[in-house]
Amino acid sequence: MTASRSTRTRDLILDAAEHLFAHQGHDNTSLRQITAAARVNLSAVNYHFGSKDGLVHAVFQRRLAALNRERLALLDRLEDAAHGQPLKPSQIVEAFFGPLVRHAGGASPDQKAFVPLLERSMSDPGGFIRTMFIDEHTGVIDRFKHALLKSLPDVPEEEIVWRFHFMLGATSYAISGTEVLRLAMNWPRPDAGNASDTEALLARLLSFLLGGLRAPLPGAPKNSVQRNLA
Amino acid sequence: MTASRSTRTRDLILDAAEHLFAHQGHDNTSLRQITAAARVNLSAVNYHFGSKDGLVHAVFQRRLAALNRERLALLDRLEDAAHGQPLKPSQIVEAFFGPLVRHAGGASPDQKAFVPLLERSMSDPGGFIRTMFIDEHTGVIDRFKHALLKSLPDVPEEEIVWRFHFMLGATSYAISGTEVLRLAMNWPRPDAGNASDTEALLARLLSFLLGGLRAPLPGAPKNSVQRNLA
DNA sequence: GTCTATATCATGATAGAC
DNA sequence: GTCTATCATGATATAGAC
Repeated sequence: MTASRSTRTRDLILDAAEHLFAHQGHDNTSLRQITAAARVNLSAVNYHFGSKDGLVHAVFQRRLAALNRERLALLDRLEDAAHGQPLKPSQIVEAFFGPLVRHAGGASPDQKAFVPLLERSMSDPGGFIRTMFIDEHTGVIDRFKHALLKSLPDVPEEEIVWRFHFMLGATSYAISGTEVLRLAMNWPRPDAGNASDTEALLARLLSFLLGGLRAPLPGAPKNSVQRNLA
Repeated sequence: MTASRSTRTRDLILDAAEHLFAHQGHDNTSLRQITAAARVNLSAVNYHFGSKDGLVHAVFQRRLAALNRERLALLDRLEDAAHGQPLKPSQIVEAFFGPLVRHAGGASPDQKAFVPLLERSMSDPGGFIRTMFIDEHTGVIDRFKHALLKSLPDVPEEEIVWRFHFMLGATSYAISGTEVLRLAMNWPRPDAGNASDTEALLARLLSFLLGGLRAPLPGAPKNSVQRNLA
């Protein structure tokens, strides 16, 4: 079983790397740490992934692909059920951000720590991760953007795109920043990591996102309000 | 003039470091690069700042302190003019996020690149920067939080805090993500770095933030809307 | 205060036996 | 496919002359 032996080593490396990356960031993690944790030989990384960058790429892509598959499946189901009618903004927003927030609120500490890392690495300047991140998202974002356009015919496309971007930012902070938030605001520490916290956070976040998405347009008169309440 | 010579070297290092950090991130920048750019000796860094971490700390703190001084000055002026009356949410939000966005939209490429770095470094896991960032912000955030509480008496404190956090995230992406946004959305590239772009971005962002800030509370009935329109 | 020179260490990658 | 051994590089930090 040479093949299965090989695959096993590959996966051991992948899992160990993901764990360490989540807690230290990928560029503070050495190949030596990874191979020690995976209990494989140092050279195995170069054999299976070509280079450290190759490994990083593989680790990130594995997660991103799974996440985006889930988002698209949700959107497909919603659109099937709607029979060509526009979806509600809240449905679209939840289908996109729900999987992400739930993933980040997941049970294992690794899972919780990984999404913040993803977000951070995406904004790495000049890195290959940025490119991969965009490649992996571009089709998905396009589908969701069009769903939003259909759902909010009064909001011009340019504005939708910007607000999508702002929503990404708010969500990123919602996920990765709860620790910082507690410190900066002098908060008591609630039970961390339980599912109802995650759902409460998601509810908070979604109502904020929808409020922003449907806000009066920048140049608009003071009290005008968007149609299509969620 | 021993003292002035010394101060000059210190500042040369500080400026060169800031420039390099902005474009490469602080942990992809070596002391050798910094001292070469500043045309000072390698050891000068350790003499003036004790260590590389000391230098990083000094670089970040210099900017953060200036930014927060500006924010507090704006808030002071608004509150003086209001004679004890609550401010409008839009005034508060603009006083907090305006200086940040305008700084990031500043003329020099260094200035433009630095705010994103700040945001990214803040979320560095386990780093001393996180701590410094929090220390530097805690008083400021407290003042703004209380202004918002007075301004939006219908929104419970807990919700204000979360929404403040979401606003930070949206703003962070607004600032640092315009490049990514264009790529992911297949956008034409507008004139970069001109002031009217910055003001347009700020207007977009502020209307999104205010929409989110005043959104119906998570558990609220479908069509309830917050009072206190901006 | 500033310099040269160097100590010390950890990293990513590879060569070559098995 | 996996191992050992090793290379080349670049990092921070320091010792000691001026």
